[in-house]
Parts: sequence; C-alpha cells; structure tokens
Amino acid sequence: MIKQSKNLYLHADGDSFFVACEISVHPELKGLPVIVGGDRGIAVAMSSEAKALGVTRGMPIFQIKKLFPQVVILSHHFDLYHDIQRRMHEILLKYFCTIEEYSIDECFALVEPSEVKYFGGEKKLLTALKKEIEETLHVTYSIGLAKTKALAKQASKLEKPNGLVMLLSKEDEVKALKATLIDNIWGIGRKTVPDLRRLGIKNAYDFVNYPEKEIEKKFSKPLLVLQKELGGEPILEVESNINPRDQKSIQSTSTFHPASTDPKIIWREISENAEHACRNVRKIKLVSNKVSFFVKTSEFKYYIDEVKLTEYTADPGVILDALEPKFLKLLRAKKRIRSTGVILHNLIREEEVPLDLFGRQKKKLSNLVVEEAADKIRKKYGEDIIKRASSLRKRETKNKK
DNA sequence: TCTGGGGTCCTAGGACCC
DNA sequence: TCTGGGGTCCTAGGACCC
Repeated sequence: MIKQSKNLYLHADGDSFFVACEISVHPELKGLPVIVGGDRGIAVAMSSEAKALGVTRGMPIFQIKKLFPQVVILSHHFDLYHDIQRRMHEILLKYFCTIEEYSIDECFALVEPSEVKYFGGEKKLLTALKKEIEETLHVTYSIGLAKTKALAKQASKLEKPNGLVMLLSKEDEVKALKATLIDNIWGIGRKTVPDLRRLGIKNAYDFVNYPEKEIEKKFSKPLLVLQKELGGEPILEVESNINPRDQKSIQSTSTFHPASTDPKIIWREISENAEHACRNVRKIKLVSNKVSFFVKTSEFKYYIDEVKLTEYTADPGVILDALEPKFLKLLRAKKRIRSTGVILHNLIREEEVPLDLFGRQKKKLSNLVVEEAADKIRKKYGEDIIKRASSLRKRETKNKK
C-alpha cells in the first residue's frame, strides 16, 4: 500500500451502542436508565442515565435489580445491531473509499486529502458525516481524526458521547496524549500497565517520549508499534474487506448455574456448544480440522485440551466423537464446573479442502448432508427446533433447582 | 467489579531437519 | 559418534481487544 503523508485516519465509536440501537426503535425509552445484557446475566451496555446511577459494565443483573430497581433491562437483539452497523458502513462509504469494520460498533476510515478537499475542510466533512448518521440511524458516534490509527482511536474517546475530536497540530496531539492515562490506551492492558508505571510512565505523553530502544528491549513488538503510532508515525493500515470467511476460529461457550460436577450435564453443554459452533461455521461455508474444548471451574480455573481431526469438517457428530475420549481426563478431580466452550480452529473454505489422491474432496458428505438439511429447517422454524440427542435437556434436570 | 461471550496476534520453546 | 550450529514449523499459552 502506498502511504501518503497527508492521509488522515478516522475512528468512529458508537455511543452506548447496543442501548442506543434499542432506543432507536423504542424512542419511549429515551432518557431512562436502560441496560442491555438481561439474557447474559451481566450488564453489557448502559445508557448514560444507567451509568449515572452507578451501573458498570459487567455488573451482575441480580445486583442491578436489587440496587437499582428502576433500571430497564433488555436482552440482546443482534440482528438489529448488525443492521445498523451495515447502514453505518454504507454511509461511511459515501465519504471515504477505504473503511474497516473493527467491531460491531467501531470503524476506521482512511481519510485522503481529496476527500477532505471535496467538503472544504476536515471540520465541515465530519460535521456533515455526523449529521447524516444521526438523522438516518438515530444513534450517535464519537469521532476522532488524527495522523495515525492509534491517535484517532484515542481521540474518539476524549469527548464521549457524541464527540468530535480532531488532532491536526502537534499541540493538539500533545494535549491529548497528556490527557490520556496509561491504563486507557488501546493495546495496553492490565499486565503491562504496572510495568510501565514502574518506569515512571503515567500517561501517553510519557510513553511516547520514553526511549524507543528501552521499549523495544523490555516489551513485545506490538508495544513498539503503538509507541510510534501515538508519536504520529503511521504504521497500522486501515484494513478494508473484512470478510467473515477470513475468520480463523469460531467458538461457542456457555455458563450454567448451578455449577456442576456431573459429567453428563457438562458433556451436554459441550455437545450444545459443538453444535452451535458448527452451525455458525456452516453458515459461512467453512470447515475446521482442529478443535479445542475447555471447562472452567467455579474458581475460574481453565482446563483445555484439543484434537486434530483427520479431515476437515463442520459436523458436530465427528467433532464430538473426537472430543469424547479426552473429556473425562479434562474433568480431573471432580471439580465443580461453571462453564464450557468449544472452539473450531484452522478454518478454511469448503472448496479449499485438500483433494485426496483421486482428486475428490475427502468424503465430507453423509452426516454433513444431514446437518445441512437440518440447518434449512432451523432457518425456517427457529434455531432450537432440532438438536442432537446428547444436547437435549431432560426436563427433570432442568426443573430441579 | 464474585465475574458473559467471541475474537486476534505474539512469543517461547520443542520437534525435526541438515 | 554424545557432539556444533542453524533453520523451519508447530503449538501452548499469554495478552489484548470488543
């Protein structure tokens, strides 16, 4: 890719995105303390009113109900969020050629000089963009514009919600860097913060000005990249064409309560996870030849194992047969298990499956044909209509406390 | 923060080869 | 051959992200 020195980078970050999407279709909820996450047992997104009450991300629902009974608790509606994401994408493409969907509620865009010129300046461009988003989607995004991706990402955080922060001069950058604490930097997590603090680095400005050689010596490569990016040297590119079929792994995990030591119950959860993950893999026409699975104890200890399959597949039957011999070993000493997960790795497209000696794709058929037929029925009648026998919940088990 | 679900990338170290 | 050096590939696990 050619790097033009005058290119800028934009980051758009949806404000309380899931909640904002819900309010866009239920305007009567506007102004109320609203959270999304009811179906997962913790608050995943909060309206500003809910935040003001003291609800934080990850707070358990039972606790919210007890402390703040006035909070409106909603479940996820991913179809709605994806729809708004798609329309946001369309709007951005009217303004920029190169955009990247970074997550469901965040995007980057490469802002080329000609695009700025067309609107008569950065400020005019972004004001027009924000106006169109709000009027069309009825949600708001906080926007950052800067010389690099990492700077744009920090900029969008500075005036949330509904912010518009442009870091176009060195002075702007310095001010923003000084205002950004070390534990609020994209790419610096819990483990690295104490190491940096020990070196006397308190904010992004200190970080950028710390000797590069020392950072290189003491930390991993991504941190060095981050230092340069925050210093104004563009290294990270906007990666367009994010295609679900380029995904490298797909997982399905689930937590259940009460935690259990019963291998039958735990295996049933794993079985459901395997089916769910396979279904999602088939939806985008991929197959896997490496599967890992884990159990997590009530003390949050992970036990994980994996199997390499002899062929590429998206058939839960094949996968469960391969996992089963390792399952009891995984459970170890009768620990209480609170959650399980199945992860399909090495995903490739169905048509990329290596051919055998006779030039045929290895027999993917038989069972997979059955699964594909079942997928069609699910599409028509809903996800839970068909399940494998090992995933079926016995009523007695479910109704017991 | 008593704690959900879904991802990516990097690195150290072992296996294997010459 | 009990002994050097160097390269590649793979995997487990860590760290980070939303």
